[in-house]
Amino acid sequence: MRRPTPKKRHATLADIAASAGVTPMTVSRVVNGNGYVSAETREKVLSAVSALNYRRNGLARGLKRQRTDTIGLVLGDIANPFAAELARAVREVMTARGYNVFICVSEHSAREDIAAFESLADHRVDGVIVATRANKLGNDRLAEMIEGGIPVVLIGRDFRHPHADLIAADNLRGGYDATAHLIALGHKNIGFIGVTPTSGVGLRRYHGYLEAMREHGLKVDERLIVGRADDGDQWPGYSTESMGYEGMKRLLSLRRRPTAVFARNDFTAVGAMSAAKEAGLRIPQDVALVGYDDVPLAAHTTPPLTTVRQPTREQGRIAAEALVRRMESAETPAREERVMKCELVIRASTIAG
Amino acid sequence: MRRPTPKKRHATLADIAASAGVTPMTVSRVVNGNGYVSAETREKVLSAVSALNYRRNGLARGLKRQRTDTIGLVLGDIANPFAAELARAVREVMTARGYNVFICVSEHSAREDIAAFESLADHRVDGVIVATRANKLGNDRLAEMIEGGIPVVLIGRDFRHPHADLIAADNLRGGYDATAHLIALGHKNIGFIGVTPTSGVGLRRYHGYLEAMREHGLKVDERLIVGRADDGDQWPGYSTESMGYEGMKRLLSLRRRPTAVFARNDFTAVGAMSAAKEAGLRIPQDVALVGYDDVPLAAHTTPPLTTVRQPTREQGRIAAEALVRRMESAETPAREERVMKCELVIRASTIAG
DNA sequence: AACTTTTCCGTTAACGTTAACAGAATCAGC
DNA sequence: GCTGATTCTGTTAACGTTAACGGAAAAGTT
Repeated sequence: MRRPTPKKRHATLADIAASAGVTPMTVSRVVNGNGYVSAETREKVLSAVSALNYRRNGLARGLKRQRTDTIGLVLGDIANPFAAELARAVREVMTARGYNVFICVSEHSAREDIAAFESLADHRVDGVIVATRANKLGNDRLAEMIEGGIPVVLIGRDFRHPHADLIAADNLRGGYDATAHLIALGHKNIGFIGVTPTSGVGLRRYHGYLEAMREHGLKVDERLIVGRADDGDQWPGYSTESMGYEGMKRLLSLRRRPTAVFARNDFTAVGAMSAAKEAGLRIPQDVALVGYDDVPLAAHTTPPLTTVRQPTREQGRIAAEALVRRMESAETPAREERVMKCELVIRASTIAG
Repeated sequence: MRRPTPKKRHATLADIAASAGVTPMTVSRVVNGNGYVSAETREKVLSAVSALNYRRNGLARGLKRQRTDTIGLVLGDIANPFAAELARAVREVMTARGYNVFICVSEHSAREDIAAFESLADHRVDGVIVATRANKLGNDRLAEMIEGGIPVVLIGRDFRHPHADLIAADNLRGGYDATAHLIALGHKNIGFIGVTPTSGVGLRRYHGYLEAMREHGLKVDERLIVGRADDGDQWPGYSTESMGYEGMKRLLSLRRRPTAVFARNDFTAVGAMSAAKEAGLRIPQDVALVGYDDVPLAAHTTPPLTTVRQPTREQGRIAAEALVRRMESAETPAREERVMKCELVIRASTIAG
């Protein structure tokens, strides 16, 4: 793999300086708009800049300034509307503060998670927001980074570190509320689709389900709980429709089949809905269905999906602001942990309209 | 906005060198695994590296090597399954070749488009893949970058440059096929949801629709064409469900309402489907519906959605490979333009099962 | 033993930028 | 005209890395 040097060398400050008859320092002042430069000189420099198509070298600049005005955002899955909304909120705050945002995607793989951290660390970003699922190796690497002095804020990652803030939605409570809603409607036989052995939001939601069942004196039937055992290193999150579809089929094949199902997220719920309809069942009369996330689609399924909304924008915004605080304050700020409330959104998939 | 220097200085090659009793150059050799180093020395260096938690400085390294082993991917909209799949394919190729991928999101805004280009150019990425909609300002900036020598490959962006490759799906033909399918089923009164005044994939699909209508001797009724006039600078693509919903409502309120509708993408189609059902119409008996993209969801709507599949993975892969070629070949390679075939996927939203 | 090749490690000089300092010219105030 | 502030520009020295080169020791070859 021979990689030749670029065909055209970029113009440098020195080139501009020579062309405008000044020193590189003066050009630097013009380009960055600081320090004193006479109008006449500025004019000369600017015309040289555009004549030579000059772009400052961020590497050299970052090296010298010990700062890149760039942050990294690590996402597990780019197709997820939650991730997208998060990214949007983070970008909004960061752009306003003068930072660029580079996104790295781990595809829910521990190896890629680490690769993303290292790549961002190598590029000396000023801070990192991590929104991927926790995993042992990644956590270790993350701890090293944090201890190495890189400001880090976590979103919904089940990992605590004294020098990293943690923003999360209350998935436990959300799962509880969703299940309690079904219980309140008289359901006793409630299925859950989408357990994962690893930690993560799915697990929390599942625990909320368990807690609600237990607290209301309902016994949990293990056969009503389906998921994916082989949640190994890879699993594209956005194709969870098929998990919901397969899971629901399994549930419907049981002798004592559930009258209500809680799916770990909306796409899973959509897949489940599809399977239920295929089996000729009416929703919610024959089987009630609750999802999670309130993706835009949820309001447009048939019937519209009852779901749990988490404050995505706010999580992104708060995380971004926490990161800015960490990056810009002289002394290390106190650790912040925020758990955001989720809101049950009741639609026709649980209560016939 | 005071931004203090980092609290902890990172260890440098010199630190490691001092600690291991060698020169920085030797440490560099160990870290990068090139050149000759004795096993004993390597050992000493490596233990110093892990003791001091050393990470090489990518800025300095990039500056010196004139290469960053990193490429940029500019996406318009991160929530779009198409974009996600594209990103995945690009990443796969690039990771295998030893490159990192940084993603920038423009949110379909010309300003952010340019900001992404400049940010990537500043960071001296080795190449850029651009998958955002064309726009005048962005195109100009892009042309400057290309002429400045940065390897660029475009995906589905309606912009041609002698030194940038272009990979695209045949959206014109896809739109034609979708419409012709409806015409073959006997529909004459066919609506279109999702025109945009700007160029882009939507426009191509629309032109395909027009062409099919014209070629089959059907006259185009302007009232059957709905979209969003104010497609200004911002518009989150993934919320197009509501565009489909509103659009369909408008179409259904017409005196002579369409018996079939072609929506510019699947999410728009889902919104339209929702509106049709709400109005008590059966799909496809009362109104047939075609989408575009074949997102995973499309197979799970009720009824499943007829749609046009574009070879997303292949576009990503081919673009990535074209970029690698541009980056690694000594002489500038000939321009490549690839138009990929789309495939009509017929489901129950046009033909009752 | 003489010669070549391979192994090992150090020296030097950038890569392109900016912080810090300094010097000179201009301007304001009295 | 003197003093002090302000405006403008230049000089120097890093930031942390590696390519290129060189020298010397060790290993292999005739």
